[in-house]
Amino acid sequence: MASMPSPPAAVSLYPALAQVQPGLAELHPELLPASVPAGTVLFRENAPCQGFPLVLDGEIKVSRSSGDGRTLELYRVVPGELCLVSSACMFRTQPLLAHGVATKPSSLILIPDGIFQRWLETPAFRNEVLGLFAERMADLTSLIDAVAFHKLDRRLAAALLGHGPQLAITHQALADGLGTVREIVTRLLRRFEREGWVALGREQIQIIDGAALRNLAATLG
Amino acid sequence: MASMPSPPAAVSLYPALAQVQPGLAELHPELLPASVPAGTVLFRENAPCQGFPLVLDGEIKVSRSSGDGRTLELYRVVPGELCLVSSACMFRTQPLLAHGVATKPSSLILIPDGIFQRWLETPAFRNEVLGLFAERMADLTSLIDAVAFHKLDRRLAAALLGHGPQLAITHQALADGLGTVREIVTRLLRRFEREGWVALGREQIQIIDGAALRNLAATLG
DNA sequence: AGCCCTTGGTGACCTGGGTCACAGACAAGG
DNA sequence: CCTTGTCTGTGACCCAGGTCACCAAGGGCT
Repeated sequence: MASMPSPPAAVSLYPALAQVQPGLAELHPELLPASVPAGTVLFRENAPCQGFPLVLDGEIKVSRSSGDGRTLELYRVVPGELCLVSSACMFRTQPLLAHGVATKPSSLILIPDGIFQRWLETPAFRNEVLGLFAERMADLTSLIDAVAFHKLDRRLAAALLGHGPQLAITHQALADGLGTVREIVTRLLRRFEREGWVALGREQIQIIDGAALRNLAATLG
Repeated sequence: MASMPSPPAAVSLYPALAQVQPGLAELHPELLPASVPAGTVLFRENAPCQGFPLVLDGEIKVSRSSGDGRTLELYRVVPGELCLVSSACMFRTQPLLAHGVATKPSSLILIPDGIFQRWLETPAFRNEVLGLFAERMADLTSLIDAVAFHKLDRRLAAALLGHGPQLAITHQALADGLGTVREIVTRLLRRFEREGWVALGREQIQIIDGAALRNLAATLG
């Protein structure tokens, strides 16, 4: 309960907040940043929602799950961003359509609707928010593209890249990100290994031939 | 070129426009509503974009296409709505990620960025826009869900519903909406026919047992 | 040590759906 | 009438990926 990343930190992450009325400092007492451990479920499908989560620190993974065990990651919310899944149920009255989990210890503020509306008076904040919406739409659109048109090996290759040459992750977690099951990920990874593109270990994937992976990830068709 | 649905019509469709400054009437000369015939391609992937299309009349189908022949419909924009795909390339400078075709004779206004920004000063307009964003995100999310987790028969059943008991559409068009190919649609439709759920004719699908279709479309799992 | 739990690896098998290559049906127009 | 193009129906075939049922390897535990 000792004060965590406090409003000033939020402002530095999210410059538009500096200009906003009422300022973060003024409403501090009502809006304590909440700190949650990694793995906390912040919201789930069909839950009512109370406001717009503003992420100060950590990371929120937003994903969607099928009836049976599979899940598919939609995108991640990083510090300085608002989580917009809630918006559909704030602006329209729709149920939430995804669930959010903190992947790291995180802290965030839940901005109530009223305050949010007033903040929107500030052009800078408005642009931030609209820009974020636009970015999310782009993310979702390329995800749709990937899921509808790309084979899994491509998507897996893409998922491996951009995390450095060494990643510590379980096959199950990769499967969850891709919307498939563990066995398939294992299968594909072994194929990659046989090609000499990666080296596998327990919860360890070494990227050996990044170029080949990038190449596969980018194959058009 | 004779004046089509004019600004007053736009206002009645989109009440927030009545309050907006500068009003539609004032900038009329610069912003003639453009009338386009059905089938017009309004924008395509990776094209630069010039503003926010506001649909006055008709319907715009926004879809994404794979490298080869397949396409997948993302959503449709109906009168009174803004087309937001452009937003990603207005707010962030990203390429367009979908293409838009008028499915009917349509008329629309292209709102330039500057005007749009000023209109956002009006809370009613702002809410309209944010609500629309939220709705589109919800649409895209359920599309992702469908594509990733649902079998095609379910999705086809869903696609057939909600257009009255009789629909005039080609199998190819259905396939395009679903991101698959003609043969598969034909196959599934015949299956539906054998079940006695629909009756088929050239460019005609009669829905006979809507309940069964709804049932299939809703099967969880 | 023995135990149990998580992670990884694999083979047998099935199925949805995409590909190819047609052939018949109907419509429109010369 | 015949021609041409669009739409539909279908069978043969293939393959990615999901399901099931295991087993083996590690890595804590007590």
